[in-house]
Amino acid sequence: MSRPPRARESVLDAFEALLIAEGPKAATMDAAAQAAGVSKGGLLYHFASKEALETALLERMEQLAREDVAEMEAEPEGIVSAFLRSSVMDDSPIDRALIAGSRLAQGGSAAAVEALRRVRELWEEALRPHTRDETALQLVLLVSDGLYFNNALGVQTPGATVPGPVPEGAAMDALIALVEASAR
Amino acid sequence: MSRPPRARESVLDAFEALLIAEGPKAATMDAAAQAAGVSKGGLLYHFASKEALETALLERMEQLAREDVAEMEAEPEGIVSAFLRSSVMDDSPIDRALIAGSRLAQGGSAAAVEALRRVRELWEEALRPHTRDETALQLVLLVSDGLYFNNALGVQTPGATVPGPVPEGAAMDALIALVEASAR
DNA sequence: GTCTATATACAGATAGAC
DNA sequence: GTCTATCTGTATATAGAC
Repeated sequence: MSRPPRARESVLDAFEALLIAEGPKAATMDAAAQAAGVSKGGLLYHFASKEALETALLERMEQLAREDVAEMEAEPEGIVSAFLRSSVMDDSPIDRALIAGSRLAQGGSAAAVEALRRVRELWEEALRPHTRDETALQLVLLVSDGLYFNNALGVQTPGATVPGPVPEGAAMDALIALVEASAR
Repeated sequence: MSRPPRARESVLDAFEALLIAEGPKAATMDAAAQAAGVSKGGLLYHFASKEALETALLERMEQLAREDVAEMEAEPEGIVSAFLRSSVMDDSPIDRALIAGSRLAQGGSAAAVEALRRVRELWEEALRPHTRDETALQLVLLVSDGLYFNNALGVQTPGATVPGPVPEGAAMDALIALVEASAR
C-alpha cells in the first residue's frame, strides 16, 4: 500500500478520464498511455494486461467508496440527505471512479458488475439503520441509482449539456425532502 | 413501413440479443450475422454500416416505447403503478429493446443517449397528469430509472442470478404503494 | 523503469461472383 | 438478395534494447 509509483497513478487517472469522457470503446491502452505521457511499453510495465488495468481501477473505486461512506456517516445533515445529494456527482474522485466503473460494467466487464454490487451493499448497510423499514431503504437506494444513472448517461456527450433530466437546486432540495419524509 | 424483409429482422434480433447477453464489445457485425444465420455480406446488404445497424435498433426501440406508453395509459391499475411494475422487465420486446439501447449508450453511442432521452420524455409526459407536482413526478421517474439500471446491470452476467438488489413479489408491491402514496 | 519494434488477431468495410 | 474473398485500420500483447 505504501506509495504507488507516480507513473502508475498517472496511467490510472488517464484511463479513468478516457472512460468518462469517451466511453469504453475509446479507452484503449494506447490512448491511456498517450494521455498519461508514457509509451505503451511503459504502461505495460505497470499493468501487464488490460484486465490488470481494469482491476486496478476497480480496486481504487472500492477503496474510495469505503472512505466516502465513512465520511457520510459523520455528516450533520443526516446520511440519507448526504447520500442523495452526493448521487448527482460533482467531479469528486469517488464520483469519477463510479462513472468509470459503470462504463466498464456496461462495456461488458463481469468484474466491474461485481465491484459495483459490493459498493451498493456498502451503501445499503450504512443507510439501513436510518430508514424506517426495508421498503423505505430500497426507495432511497433506487432514487440514488436513478440520479446516478441519468447523470452518468449525460456525461458522455460533453457538447450536449442537455438541461438534463436530473433535478438541480431547489428541485433537488424538494426531492430530498420528499424522499426523507417517505423513508424516515 | 409495410413489411421489412425477414432476414433484416433476424439480424436486428440477433444484434439485440448479443448486446443484452454479451455487451457492446461482443456485439460485432460478424457475430450478429453468424447468430442470424446470414453471411457478413448478406448483413451488409441490409445495413450498410454498423451505424446503420445501431440506428435501426434504436428506431425500433422508440416505436415499441410509443406503443408501450399507449398500453400503459389504458391500464386499470393506474399508469404510475403499471409504469413501475414494468420497470423490472420480463423479457418483453420493449424491455429487451431498452436494455440493448442502454448498452449502446454506455458503449459510447451519442445517438443511443439521445434516443433514450426521448423515450424518457415520453414517459414523463404520460405520467405528469397523474402525479401531484414536479417533485413527485421526478420521484416516480427516478425510482423507475433505478429499477431499470439495476436490472440491466444484472442481465449481463447470466451465471450470476444474484438474489439481486431489485425488489420482487411482496417487496415490490410495498415499494409501489410507498411511491404512489408519496406521488399522488 | 521506460523505450521501440513487431507479432497476432479481429473489427469494419469493399468488390464482385452467383 | 446473398455469398466469398480481401483490404485496411487498430487493439492487445511480446521481445528485447537502453
